[in-house]
Amino acid sequence: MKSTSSSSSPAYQPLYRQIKHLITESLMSGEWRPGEPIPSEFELAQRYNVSQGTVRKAISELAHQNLLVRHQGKGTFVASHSEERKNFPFLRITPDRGSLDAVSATLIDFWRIKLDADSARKLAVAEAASAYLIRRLLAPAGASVVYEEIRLPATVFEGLSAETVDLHHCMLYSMYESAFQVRIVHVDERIKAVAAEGEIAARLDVEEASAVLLIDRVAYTYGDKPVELRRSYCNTREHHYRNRIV
Amino acid sequence: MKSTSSSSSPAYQPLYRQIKHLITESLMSGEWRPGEPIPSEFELAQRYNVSQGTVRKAISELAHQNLLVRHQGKGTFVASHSEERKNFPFLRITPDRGSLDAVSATLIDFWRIKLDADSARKLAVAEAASAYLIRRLLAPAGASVVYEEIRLPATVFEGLSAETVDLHHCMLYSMYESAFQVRIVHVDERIKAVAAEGEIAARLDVEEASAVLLIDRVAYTYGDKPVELRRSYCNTREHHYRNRIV
DNA sequence: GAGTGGTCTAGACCACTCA
DNA sequence: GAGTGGTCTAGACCACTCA
Repeated sequence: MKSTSSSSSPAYQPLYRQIKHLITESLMSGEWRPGEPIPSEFELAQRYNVSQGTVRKAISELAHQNLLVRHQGKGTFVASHSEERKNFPFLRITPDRGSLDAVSATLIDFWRIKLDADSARKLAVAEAASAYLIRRLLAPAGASVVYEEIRLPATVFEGLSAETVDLHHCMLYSMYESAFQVRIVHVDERIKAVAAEGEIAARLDVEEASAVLLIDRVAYTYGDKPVELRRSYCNTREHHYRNRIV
Repeated sequence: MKSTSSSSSPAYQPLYRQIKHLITESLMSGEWRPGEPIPSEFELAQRYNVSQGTVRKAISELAHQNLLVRHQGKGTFVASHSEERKNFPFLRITPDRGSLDAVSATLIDFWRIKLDADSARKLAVAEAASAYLIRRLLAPAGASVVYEEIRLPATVFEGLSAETVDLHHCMLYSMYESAFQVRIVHVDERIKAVAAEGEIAARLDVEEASAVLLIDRVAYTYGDKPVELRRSYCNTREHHYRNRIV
């Protein structure tokens, strides 16, 4: 591969970014699947006809974005939610005291629906497109803390069943990978405080009009493609949302 | 500098991390101040007697942590909040529609206090240590959206006055740098939904017992030293807290 | 044109894993 | 011991800034 180092090029990209893009394409195509090793740096250098250092730089950026995981002496692996059981990077709700251990999830119901205009827009699909709606409760240490509604476009998750959802309870993102080859790579959230009303108050076992946390999430897979909408209501009496900003 | 590449060393650190530590020490000591350039990679390589590549790797990590900012062709600079006017990485409250432009801050009052036990513990100072308490309102586009109480240990911010706080309104972190040589490098937050009561409801112009967002922040300077406590109450009727998780 | 950071290479050697 | 990623070097050249 030759570096296209022309300063007049409208979209000049250094070599390592071109390599990064090629690796990402292989991840998207499923050539290497979550949890599996990718070829060694030496092999990739040969394949792309660049130096090992250039491959390293591409892999470093992908590892930084949590798309790849490197293990010295073993190899480089495609990041997988099933191997992140311990950290739960996308679950920010934490007990005020102690730590989060066993989280039990209870499926409330499961529907095939037509998306409303707003949801369709956020998922970048046609209005009234078909989708699955999951409603469920998360209960760390027994108490109902989170009630959530999850919308999944049918084009991506065709064939999803209540049984599949129920089986994987709190490990949904790991199920997306294994059953649908959909890896969630980042999420955007909007957080508000709202008054719990009706069913939500009942589900969270709080008084009508109590203050609860509302988290509106859009989850994206490779290539910034939105594939999940999630609205969570959280009882923050004994839990909080933790965040670190650097 | 020689690499101490002994596998039996209890705390083996690669060369570039040792360099990173030396650079951090210079930042802490104030040898290079926020906004100022640090020596070029070539000069630092000579100073530490390592290759330019090793210095680059150390600087890259520091740039990634937002402690340094690199500008191709110009040099490497100590990160400064006053040069981040545009992004406000630590201000996560955003209007639901449109973007945040002018934020006006109104000082409510300013006190010299003795820290309660909990605050003293979070700031890692002795109980009843002296501190400043700032209470103020933030009003993007006129409406009062955030009421906050800020606690600053007197040992670090000795001589702070209401006038200084008032002058710098919403750019407090930039004032910490210029007036006290304290650069905030990261913050930890705990977020809850609570009912607004009494003064808080009045200040935010919401009904008693309305749901508001509570953000408890600890802000740290170099070396993970806590130097600010901030409790913010936010009216999220037309604003939200935005977050991206990768 | 001089000086800065940014990319890329080739090669040496270290640290770790696994058979 | 073979294979992996991790570190470090020296050197070439590119891209950008500023006088």
